[in-house]
Amino acid sequence: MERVESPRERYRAQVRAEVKRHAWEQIAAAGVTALSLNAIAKEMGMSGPALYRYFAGRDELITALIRDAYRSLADTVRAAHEAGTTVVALAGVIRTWALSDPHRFLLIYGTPVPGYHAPDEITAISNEIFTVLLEVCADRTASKPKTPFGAMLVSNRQWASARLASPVTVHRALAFWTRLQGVLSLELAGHFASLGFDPGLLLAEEVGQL
Amino acid sequence: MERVESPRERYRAQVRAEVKRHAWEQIAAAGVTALSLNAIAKEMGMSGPALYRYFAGRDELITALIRDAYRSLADTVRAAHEAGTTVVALAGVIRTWALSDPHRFLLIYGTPVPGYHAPDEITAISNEIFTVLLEVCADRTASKPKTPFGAMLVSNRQWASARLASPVTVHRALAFWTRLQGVLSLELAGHFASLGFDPGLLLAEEVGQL
DNA sequence: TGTACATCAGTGAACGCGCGTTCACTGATGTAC
DNA sequence: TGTACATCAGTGAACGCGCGTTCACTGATGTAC
Repeated sequence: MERVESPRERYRAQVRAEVKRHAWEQIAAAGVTALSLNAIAKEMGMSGPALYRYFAGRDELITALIRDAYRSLADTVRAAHEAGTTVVALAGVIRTWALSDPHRFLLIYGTPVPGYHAPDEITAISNEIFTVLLEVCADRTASKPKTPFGAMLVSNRQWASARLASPVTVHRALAFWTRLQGVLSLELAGHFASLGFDPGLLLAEEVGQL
Repeated sequence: MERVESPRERYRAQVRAEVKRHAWEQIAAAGVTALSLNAIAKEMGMSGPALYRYFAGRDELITALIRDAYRSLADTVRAAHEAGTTVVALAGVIRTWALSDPHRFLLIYGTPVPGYHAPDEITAISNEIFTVLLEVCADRTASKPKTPFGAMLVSNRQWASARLASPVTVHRALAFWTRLQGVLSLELAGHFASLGFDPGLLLAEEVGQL
């Protein structure tokens, strides 16, 4: 009873992906608000209305982009955690993720898109990220587990959500999150440009003394 | 030889101010990118082209808004410093300033306006803010000066710029800035909404342990 | 104080542009017998 | 394997809208003699 993808479904998925690729290029070039279905269609060599076969409208496209961005960050963070990262290393991983595509980071953590309200699906991914963060902060003295059993324990820690975390762990996670956000958002917006120091070092110091 | 303002100049200044007021309202309603000269003109009961008497174009209006925002923050910060503030109190003052008009804060420290490059005049105000920050961080054990002479020393400290600040002071100022930015930008973007805690307390803790 | 002139705020029409979205339609692709 | 039918990707025209910006012009306000 395995779900078999029809050729048409496969094609739809490909086109949706291509639309999103062009959307990200456009966002990188001129910001989220400049995102235009017509312009994307033109770049893909098709007519404007054609895209309505793939996205209900501009808003659904934006939602898809935001979801993908969150998903990518959640996967990155989870992978680092499962590999037994430290807080400092995790901060570095997230910074690398952010620098590799600043607009993707800013779409999530920058100025909110006016009039846009995140659906539950997206809130869920956001919570997922925070949960991993709590685990890492509870974990902080642990390094990469050396036995298969230890690895299993780490990967089964998912149920240890905010509800179960101790206040000090929550506090540590919040401090981690806000310090990271502070360095990254100022760095990405170019506010450090004239100061001439390495934001990566500042970040490491900031999350190191948690 | 005092510069006397002619009635026409006074009128021009009033209209420019009114345009900016409507611009802020529009930004608050739908974001910077939705800022439209025509829409402002309509709200003021005049025709679109009329505004070109007061601003060279959309870009000059945005520049004016950004400059005003920086100016307001610089004045707020300087006033707090001259009243002998502590780092923690200063963070609270800035947070209050940001919450009183979130879009004004976001215009400066949020996602950069695509394609916009700040003129030198604005960079200067930004540096001015950082300089005060350095002074406050160097000052941190001092409270409000008790003698007129002490007050004079504090207000004459302006020359103590980044060049003269010690590395540890610079480090402290950067940590202050990034921690503040982290809490404020996440709070204003609504990312703390579901967590149910007071960001003001978190901020106080964060800058308190500098 | 009164008149002639210069300044300048604001108008209305116009230009060219791009947007999101709908609709009826064509033609290719896949499906069922 | 071949044919009849259903599905669906993509088109082109159209609607209504708002944008920034220019231009020639009117009429009120201030200025100089």
